[in-house]
Amino acid sequence: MAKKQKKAFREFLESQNLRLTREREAIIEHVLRKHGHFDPEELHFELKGNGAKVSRASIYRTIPLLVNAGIIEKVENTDKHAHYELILGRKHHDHMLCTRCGKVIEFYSEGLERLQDRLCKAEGFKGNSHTLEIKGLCSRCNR
Amino acid sequence: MAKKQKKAFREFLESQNLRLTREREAIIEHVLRKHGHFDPEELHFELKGNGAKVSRASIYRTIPLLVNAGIIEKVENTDKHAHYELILGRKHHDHMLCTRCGKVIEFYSEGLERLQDRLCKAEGFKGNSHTLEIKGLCSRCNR
DNA sequence: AAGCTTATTGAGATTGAATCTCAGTCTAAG
DNA sequence: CTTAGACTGAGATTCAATCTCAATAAGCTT
Ligand SMILES: [Mn+2]
Ligand SMILES: [Mn+2]
Ligand SMILES: [Zn+2]
Ligand SMILES: [Zn+2]
Repeated sequence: MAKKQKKAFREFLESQNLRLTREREAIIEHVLRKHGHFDPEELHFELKGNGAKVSRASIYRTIPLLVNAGIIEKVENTDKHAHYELILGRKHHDHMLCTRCGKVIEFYSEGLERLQDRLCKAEGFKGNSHTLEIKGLCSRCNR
Repeated sequence: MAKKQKKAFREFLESQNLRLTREREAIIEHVLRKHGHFDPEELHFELKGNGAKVSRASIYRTIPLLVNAGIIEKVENTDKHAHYELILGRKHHDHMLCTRCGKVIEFYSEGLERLQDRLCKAEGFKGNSHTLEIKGLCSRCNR
């Protein structure tokens, strides 16, 4: 199954005079197989396990490329290191984070998106991405 | 001028069996004098300039206390280090960040707050804080 | 005011994520 | 096939943040 994300990456690299190397290919393929949020070290560990030989440096160098290509996005940190998730081909969503058990709830609200557009317009601001994180207790933890 | 924030800090410390030291006092007083967002190193530098002798370690140790006391809050990072702002005694607000010039626009929307409450309720989630950051171009940068 | 318990401090060491260096390697265009 | 120059990996480096621990000081108690 030819992935549209790989195509997008290839085209992005081409547009920047960058090259699609074995390492970058291994990284994006691994990212596409993942579900949920991930971090660079996790990626490095798993890729080694897979037999792929990709250095930590290449992981850290490739992540910003995937971000700039619009394929992944940084998810703000509960932890102290960066977390990412696949976005190209997925529906946009925001997050609720349970501060007790760590559960992550993904949600989407059309009304929320429209309201943000209106608020931007009121400031003459041209928004082109946003992050909304709500912290609190999930349904299981809050009784 | 007696600051309600200092009172809150004193009470918080007391409730935790912690002590109000010269260093902690110098730090909160400096924070109360600041406008806008700040980071720990900036605080350290400015306090030294003021003649106060407060170590970097004490800055980093006091910040989480101020956060737990509800006096300051972390503002998510454009940079790679943490930024904070005073919240106790100020109206809650969210941020728009201009990715070109770095301008920070603070805004508040009652409707946005209510909508978030509704979304939390729909998930059985008890939200108790949130961060909304909209990235894009400010009115000056977007023409 | 003096004594005492224990939280706190500062200087410097340490951690850990992220970035950089650079000689050897590989991609992709011609 | 050749070649220019992008890319890689190992290890060094940076930098924010945290930790260590002996010396201090906060704030009770008498
Ligand atoms: Mn997500
Ligand atoms: Mn603010
Ligand atoms: Zn939970
Ligand atoms: Zn701007």
